[in-house]
Amino acid sequence: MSSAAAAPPDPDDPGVRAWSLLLRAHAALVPVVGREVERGAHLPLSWYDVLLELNAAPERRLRIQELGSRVVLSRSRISRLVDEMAVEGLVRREPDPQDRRASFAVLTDEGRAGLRRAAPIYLDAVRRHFTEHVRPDELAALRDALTRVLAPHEGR
Amino acid sequence: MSSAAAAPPDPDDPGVRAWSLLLRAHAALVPVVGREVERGAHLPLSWYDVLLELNAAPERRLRIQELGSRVVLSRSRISRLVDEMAVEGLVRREPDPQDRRASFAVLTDEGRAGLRRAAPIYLDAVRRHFTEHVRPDELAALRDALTRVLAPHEGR
DNA sequence: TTATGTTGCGTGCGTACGCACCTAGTTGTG
DNA sequence: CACAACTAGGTGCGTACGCACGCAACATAA
Repeated sequence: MSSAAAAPPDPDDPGVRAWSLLLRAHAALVPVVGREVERGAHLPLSWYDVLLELNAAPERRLRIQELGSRVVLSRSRISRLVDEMAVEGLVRREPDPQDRRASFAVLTDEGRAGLRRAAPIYLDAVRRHFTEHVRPDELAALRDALTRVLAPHEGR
Repeated sequence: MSSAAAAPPDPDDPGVRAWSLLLRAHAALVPVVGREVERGAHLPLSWYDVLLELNAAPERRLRIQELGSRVVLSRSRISRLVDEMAVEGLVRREPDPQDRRASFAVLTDEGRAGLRRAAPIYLDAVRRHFTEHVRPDELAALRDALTRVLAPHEGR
């Protein structure tokens, strides 16, 4: 049980500072990377994430809900995203014969092609804006720490 | 060289994995912390950030533009945020006599009181969801690394 | 079978946000 | 002085997103 937090508000706590930096880094970097991907590969960053997850999935397909949780989007949002991407031919909706409520989002060949075009641009942007400034040991610490932070929230 | 894996991105690159984790951690944690603050202190997370920055500023006031860049929001957004908070009495707009285009956002006493009420809730949420899962040395690495990552974007 | 819940998705709607543009005040140049 | 160039801030508008709700398809009880 968390004991009484009778301690005074301490915004200079090292943990809070790290948290704050995480927020700022996210706010500063994501728009920049998104811009570069959109400019260079002509697709939104969220589309890229979807393509990436589908490509990594068995059979290159996922149920809508599962896809949403992997890219950390609401079901409503991912549902519309898949619609929009289907219009562009990057994914395809496919009904599940076993459960007729469900449907899969399936990566099309065109989707894979888009992913291949976008990947170098995305990776380059991430490298220049992020990885390049972080030492290998810091990267390892970051991965370990964030993995543990994330663990309690895996379910959605 | 197995069959598949033509050219898909390299998600096993340690840098990209760390970046991806950062995105996921942000996406997972921010809504949760925001909820807790809103529930416990009856104010949005973005309001809390504004109160915090103003409280830390000299004279407890900042020009709109400067405030926006500190909380990483666009000028349009911060302008409306200040309006909304002024309606609730947490901040006050004050013209700059030196430059009549500019205006300050000034923290009111009520604003400070709100901050004092919200701070323990916010800090507790950050601790339970973030700090608690990270070792001190990892926190330090995180702060150092993110500070360097952020540096090129300070001017926003 | 019918009745009762549960799950997987889709849709209407409100909110948060940034961009493009506009206005007023300030600074510089002749 | 006029008159352009620049700057702080506000506003109209489009977009991305989640929530609340609705609906059909499953699952289980009786």
